[in-house]
Amino acid sequence: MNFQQLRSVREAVRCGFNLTEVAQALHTSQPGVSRQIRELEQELGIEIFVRQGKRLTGLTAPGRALLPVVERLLTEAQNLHRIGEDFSKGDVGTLSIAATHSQARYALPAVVRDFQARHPGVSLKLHQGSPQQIAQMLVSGEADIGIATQALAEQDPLVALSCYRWTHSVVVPPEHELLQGPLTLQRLAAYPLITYDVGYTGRGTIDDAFHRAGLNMQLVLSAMDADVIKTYVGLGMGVGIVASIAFDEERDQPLRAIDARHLFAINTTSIGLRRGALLRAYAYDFIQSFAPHLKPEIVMQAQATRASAAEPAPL
Amino acid sequence: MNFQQLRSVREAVRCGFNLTEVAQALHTSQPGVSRQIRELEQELGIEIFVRQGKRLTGLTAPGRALLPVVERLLTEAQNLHRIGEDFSKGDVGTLSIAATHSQARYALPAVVRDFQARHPGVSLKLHQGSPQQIAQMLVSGEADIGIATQALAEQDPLVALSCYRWTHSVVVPPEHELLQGPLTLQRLAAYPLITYDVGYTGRGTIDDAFHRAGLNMQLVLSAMDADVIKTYVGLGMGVGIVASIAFDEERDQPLRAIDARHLFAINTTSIGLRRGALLRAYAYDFIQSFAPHLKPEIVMQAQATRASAAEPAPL
DNA sequence: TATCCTTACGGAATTCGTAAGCATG
DNA sequence: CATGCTTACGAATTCCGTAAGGATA
Repeated sequence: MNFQQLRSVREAVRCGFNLTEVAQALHTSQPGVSRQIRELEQELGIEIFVRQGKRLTGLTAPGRALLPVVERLLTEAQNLHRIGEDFSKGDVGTLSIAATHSQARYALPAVVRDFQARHPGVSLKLHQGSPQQIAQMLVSGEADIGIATQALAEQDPLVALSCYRWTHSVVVPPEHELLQGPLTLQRLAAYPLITYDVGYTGRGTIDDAFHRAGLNMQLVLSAMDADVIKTYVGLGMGVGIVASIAFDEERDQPLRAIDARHLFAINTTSIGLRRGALLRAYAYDFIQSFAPHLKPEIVMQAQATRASAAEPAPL
Repeated sequence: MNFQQLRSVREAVRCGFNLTEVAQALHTSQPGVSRQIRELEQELGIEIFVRQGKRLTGLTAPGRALLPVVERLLTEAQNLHRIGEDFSKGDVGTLSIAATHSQARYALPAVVRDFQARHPGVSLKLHQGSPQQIAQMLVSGEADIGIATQALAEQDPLVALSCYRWTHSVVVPPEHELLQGPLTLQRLAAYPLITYDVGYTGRGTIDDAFHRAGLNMQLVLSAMDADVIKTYVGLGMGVGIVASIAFDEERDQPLRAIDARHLFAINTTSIGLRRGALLRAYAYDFIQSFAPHLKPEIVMQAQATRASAAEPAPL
């Protein structure tokens, strides 16, 4: 048994059982991959993949039992390298962060600037994507740290750790009628609305609030980020609903914001990590700088827990 | 990186950093082992072992951080083979159980008999030893399942699961004075006593009880097992204190037993397992047959937890 | 017929054990 | 001076990629 065999198996699952694709991903030849898999199957005395004729089409029962162990083996192998780098390279390396636009634009800049000052040798890679894409990047190992408001705890191999809570604000042009008197869902529903796309930045809690109040939203435009939303509010196309953190009185002149925390449920921004995947020391420092209560030991402890669903019992 | 390198590192620690011994244990040449270790160190960019001149004398800081990961890798590799065997061999294989004499002699026979009937293809190996030896056999992988009343949860790599509770009985020759009137520690202390060796079968709770009552035991003989104890009680050398389960009214004629559950603390017999080490399906069946409340999923869940002491933080 | 996996084969790289060298207690 | 690790070297094995073969949608 060797790691190349394990990599072949993992990649075969990820590539939808197309060994040609696996070979490209692993920078090797297709017959090589085929061999690796067959040799592992032979050594273990089982068939890992279902074969229809010569094509692989899925995992067998033994294969399903095997897969989580294979994933753990490869994760631990990477952990060894991470430990090696932590001691040999110290504060030099790469940190890959995947975040939604909201986080990257409003929550991260201060943290990133401080981090760069403390760890000048670390090259930061900031990826942007939907919460689903972020989760996918974590699972595949493309990203070390994911930051989003939802969907990070939905996959078994991931853990989510709560960082901070926030609420929405309503954004309107200056001297808008909504600036007079108390803000209610009823009044809001009377205007054309501009807010986040479904799946982004607490859009769920907005929909929920209107739905529960029995009101229909007149959504004229939805966008992935607050900057776009504010731009169209500035054009007079409607009333915006954005994360409070995304509005700055000075920068966003001449728009005005109205606190809407009483209208929509509180949102929680979380950090997502891969279970069992040790991070470089500076990554734990980054996390603590983003959420001071997440001390390295606490984060490691959370990562060390295994998904609650027990491994499928063999046989 | 390959598994032979990892095995060399693990074995080097186990063999007290003597690579000659490691080579014997791994059935290979000494220069081979030396090379494996140096190549791994080179790949990871760190020194794993402290070298005084040419000799290895201990682990470096990176080595200490590495070791638990190496152990997990080798455990998971074995898990792969176990899964393979579970599917390919089914109910054929080996089960290695380490137990104290008390367990092997009194608690296990019925379970073992039933197990053999249910799994005729499984070759059972029953090892006997002190709780410390049992723990050691579990850690080294010599034994799959350990059964003892103490010391199984004292090592990080092990989990202990409570199986059943039991108390002691006092064993006396027929028509002994202690058979008259209520049994008390005070009365017991007046006789020469015969019981288990320190570290065996609840001896601790016996010492505790006398100590707390401010009484001195007149210990004339201590032994590892109840059979020896009962033999000397039969010779009139003293009064015996044994686990209640170890006395059978018929078999142990003409001796008499007096229930002593009110004198000594309750003992708990536990099963000990290696964390993260998947067992063959029949092993989980054995456990459930020994302790019906320990269903396979519960046992697996317990094994999946990692030792509470977090990994030493790198750097 | 195009895609995709397997088999076959030959060259290259790796691996491993033996033998010799050298430092240390 | 015996023990224990390293270096050197040559043989054997393993590994891997190319090329050809065959099955399936």
